[in-house]
Amino acid sequence: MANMKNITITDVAKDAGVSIKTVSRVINQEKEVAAITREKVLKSIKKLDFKPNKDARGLRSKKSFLIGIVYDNPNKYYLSDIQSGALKACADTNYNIVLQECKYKSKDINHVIGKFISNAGLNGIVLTPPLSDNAKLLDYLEKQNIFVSLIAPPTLSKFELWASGNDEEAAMAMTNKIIALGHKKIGFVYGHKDHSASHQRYYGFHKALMDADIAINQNWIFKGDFSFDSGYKAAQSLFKLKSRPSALFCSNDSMAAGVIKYAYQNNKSIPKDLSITGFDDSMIAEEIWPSLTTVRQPVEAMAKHAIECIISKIDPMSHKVPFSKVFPAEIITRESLIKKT
Amino acid sequence: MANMKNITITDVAKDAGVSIKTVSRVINQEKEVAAITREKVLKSIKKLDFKPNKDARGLRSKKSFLIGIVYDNPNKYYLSDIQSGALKACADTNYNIVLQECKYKSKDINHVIGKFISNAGLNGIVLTPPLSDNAKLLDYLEKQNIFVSLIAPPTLSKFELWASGNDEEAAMAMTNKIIALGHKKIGFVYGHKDHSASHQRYYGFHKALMDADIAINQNWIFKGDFSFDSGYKAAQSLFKLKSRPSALFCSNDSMAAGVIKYAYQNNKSIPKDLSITGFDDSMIAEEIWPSLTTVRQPVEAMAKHAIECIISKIDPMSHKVPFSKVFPAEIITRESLIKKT
DNA sequence: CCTAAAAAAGATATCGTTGTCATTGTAGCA
DNA sequence: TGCTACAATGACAACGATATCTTTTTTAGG
Repeated sequence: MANMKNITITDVAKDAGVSIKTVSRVINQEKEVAAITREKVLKSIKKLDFKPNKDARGLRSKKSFLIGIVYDNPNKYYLSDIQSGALKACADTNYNIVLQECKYKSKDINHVIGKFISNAGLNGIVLTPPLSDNAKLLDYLEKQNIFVSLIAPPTLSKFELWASGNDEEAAMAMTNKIIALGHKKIGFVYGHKDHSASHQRYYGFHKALMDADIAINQNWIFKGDFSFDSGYKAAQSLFKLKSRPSALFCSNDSMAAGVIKYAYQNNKSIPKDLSITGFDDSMIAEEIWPSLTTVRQPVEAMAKHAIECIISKIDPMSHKVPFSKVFPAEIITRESLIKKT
Repeated sequence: MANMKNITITDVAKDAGVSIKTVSRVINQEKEVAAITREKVLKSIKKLDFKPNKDARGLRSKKSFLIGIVYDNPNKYYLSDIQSGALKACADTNYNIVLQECKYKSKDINHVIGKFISNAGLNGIVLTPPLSDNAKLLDYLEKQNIFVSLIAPPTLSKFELWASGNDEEAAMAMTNKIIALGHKKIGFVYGHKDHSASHQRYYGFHKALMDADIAINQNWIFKGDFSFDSGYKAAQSLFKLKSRPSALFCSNDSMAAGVIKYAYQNNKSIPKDLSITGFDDSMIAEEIWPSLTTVRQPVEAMAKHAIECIISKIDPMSHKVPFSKVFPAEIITRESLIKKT
């Protein structure tokens, strides 16, 4: 690391023979600058390799150009998609993304996040599930001097800014697809009970069965928590039963992988003995054998949108974005779900 | 979002009946403050819910408490581990992590990263492979006013700060393990040629075979690029051969998964017909069937260390950390590698 | 009790920008 | 020509902290 004198706006002003305010105008692309002056200034900026000091800017203008993303140990794929969407929204802007992990169960969550906001000097913050479900946290943030955008079910949108999937509808569509393939005995592996998405996925499943006049067999509803292990355990219970479903709706891909593993270890054949579906279209859905028929939510696009909401709130001049949006899911057909034999 | 007046250090000073400098001393835990005064000030800070303005601080003290991580589309698991290590290093400090994705092939990479640094106002930056292999970028960064820490092979450490795995040694250990199980015909799937880790893994493999006096069969060395598809294709080539290896060293887990998929689709049994090993211990290694015998590098710990290096450079007062460190890998034994039958 | 030294606290300049308002220059029009 | 608008530019304050230097208070020693 070299230690060098910093070039400031004053140096540029001197070099270009204008006032610092004019340089400032050029940097900020204000229009009341004569073309010829702008050229002069830009030349000096380039020549001196001037980069505006972010802190001075922020101090004066109250804009930090920093947006935080808070998450609680989600699926790694999910997190990665969220991030990549967020970064895409920031590309070609001056905004940057700051990360924070935060246990949704921690008691002083408000304090932790408050500290994060002031520490990093955030102008905006994006909450991902299950944090976006936390009413107390939302109350707290509402009183803070920051824009909040949620990646969440649209149900709790007392906030203005959010991007949401539609888990219920997606689960219904998937269930209908299972039914259409001739299955009547259909099981379900529940997700983590603290995620509202878990329940919505179940509602969708439930609704589809009702609509098709298929009774739900409670023995075929298995508890889970989105983890591979919980899928494995669900399979243990399932294969102990004398009367078994012919298809199993798993609330995410990891649990589906757990079920498949147990099946293999016990000489069951997937999908012949049991059709399986996942949810999320994580990387494993494609890489496992048989590859999973699953639901893909446009997580990346959702994250991008959530960030864009914030940016267009902070900078109303820039492109305007509708402030909330539901993103439809898509069913990805692969090998793990087949016709009832 | 509520719009409220900001509490400043002046407000606190007034409330506590001291000068702003004294408040500053308390915030910064300088010691020349009488206990009783400190109490008074702390009380006012709490009462007014004062949070120091980050930009003002940064402007005056030149410290932004922001550290960047740059990556180029790595494995999602890998990225996630890197992040979680980085965040752990920052927990209980005032530092925060800012993210940036950046194609290592882009021609103006120096400019992109330079802009990132000044835009976000970074004090430190961590490069992950393959960016940490990019000599031009390293040259550029050396001249900038920033601390650089590399997550990289120790070979290119003209930099002072790095955390590194030892891919060569790990690959040797894994190969030795394969040999110890009686395999003499051993294949290898190469990783992406632009990652120095790929070559190191191959050297390790090579060396172990040499040491054991086993000749390398060039027909069993397959090109790959760390992707699932490239593993699948390698398997295609492999199973076309009349003379085949009994074990296959895949340079990462995704490629191993690709090989397994092809094998299943073509009625080969893994590991009976072909033992397989992976590298990285990504999530799929555990979730796939058969689960993968693989190499785990302590990526999270490495990232944590890389960040700690930077922090202890910026803040020499805080805990001192040795400035570079090689992290040994560990072989995780699972189901995909068995004795030669 | 006095004095010197050390500890505690304060006054004020300063960091590098942008905001506000004032000033200058220029084009358009009667 | 003279006047009005309006565009272009500039001077200087302000943002909210920390740094430097000074002053006041306390402590210790004789």
